[in-house]
Amino acid sequence: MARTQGSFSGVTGPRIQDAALKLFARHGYAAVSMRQIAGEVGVQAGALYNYTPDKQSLLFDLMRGHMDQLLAALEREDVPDDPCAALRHFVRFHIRFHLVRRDAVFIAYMELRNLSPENFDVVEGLRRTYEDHLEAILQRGAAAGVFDVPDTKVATLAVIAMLTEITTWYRADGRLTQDEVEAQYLALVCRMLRGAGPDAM
Amino acid sequence: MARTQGSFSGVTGPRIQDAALKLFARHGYAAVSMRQIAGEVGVQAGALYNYTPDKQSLLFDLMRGHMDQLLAALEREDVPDDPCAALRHFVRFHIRFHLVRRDAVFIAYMELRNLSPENFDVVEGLRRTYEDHLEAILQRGAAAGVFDVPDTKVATLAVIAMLTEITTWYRADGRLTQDEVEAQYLALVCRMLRGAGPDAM
DNA sequence: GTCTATAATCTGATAGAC
DNA sequence: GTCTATCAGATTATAGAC
Repeated sequence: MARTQGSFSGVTGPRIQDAALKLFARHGYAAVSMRQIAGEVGVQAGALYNYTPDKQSLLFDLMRGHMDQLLAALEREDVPDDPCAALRHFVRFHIRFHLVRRDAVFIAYMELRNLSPENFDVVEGLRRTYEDHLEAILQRGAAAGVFDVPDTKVATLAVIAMLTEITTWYRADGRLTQDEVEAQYLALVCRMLRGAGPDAM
Repeated sequence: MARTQGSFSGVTGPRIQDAALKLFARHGYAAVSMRQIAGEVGVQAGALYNYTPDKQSLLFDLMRGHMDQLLAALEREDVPDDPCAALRHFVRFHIRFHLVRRDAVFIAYMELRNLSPENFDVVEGLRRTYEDHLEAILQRGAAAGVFDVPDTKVATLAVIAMLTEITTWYRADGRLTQDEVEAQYLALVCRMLRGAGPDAM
């Protein structure tokens, strides 16, 4: 049940969002003109302004929509009580969610500086909420003694960075299947964080 | 002995490069005009063209210069024979080199899509050469049995991603000193790659 | 809701004076 | 080597016809 974003109901609205997503990801927000977006949709430039007040809102709606979807999907997941299981669950969730939304992921990381200050704060807050979810898992594991992480914030950022970077090189027709990629990163992350005690993971 | 890049000898040339580096990193290549760069330097826009044939060359020279410096610095390092020591050496080198060149690092990762195809191939080749250096260390360690990495290419990308991401959040006046950050990532990386055998690292 | 036309401004790059 | 002036075209956004 995908909720429509902002005022983009109807048919043309979503097509404008799709076109902007594709073009912003490929060429960058600043390098894409409203005429290009209109051309991709098949309308004239003026028609876009029936759906967005300006170009900035187009970018912001894309980024906020992406983060909203991410957090909504995360909340729908059942997080295991066991910290190790929760970590493995998160790794799989993160890879699967991001690999099918590569354009949006790219924009969410590359176009932050093109957001107005107020819009930046909103997106940054949502990103922070997502990071906090992983950090909470690491804290629970550290408290239970199954993870050995001197700084959970650093470990959180390290894990998310290495997982998100997959979206920049993974190809469905490449050397590795998605299952293989998941298995490898699962092993790397678990080994990176596991405690020195009995091998729980 | 910093070698001057391209035709940027003299005084104004380097100032143009510095201004472009700063502005491209802050606002993005496509969002910065030649007039803005000229204004930052304190000359008129036309004067820039005594130093660069066009805006694209300005970007390319920055990126190639950054990668050239990176590879030159890497070659000056003495790489230990022991794979574990070599890995630790690389982690420290990577963090130290990148943390003092945050603008250039940002540009090198964010503006690849704004390079012409030929220029992209050049920069991509240099980046690949750098990755190969780390991968060679991992392969040596895997062959010696001290590292447990099923896929050295994946592990290489994972390590570089988590290390480079430090540049996006580290602040000199922040919670952690650079030495602390180095120590933490050293521990994370070593643990992520170490073999199941006797704890060599 | 889409079109055409246009306002007002900015763009990269060049020519020629000094 | 820097300036001023300028070219030719693109930019976002708006106004009003249909």
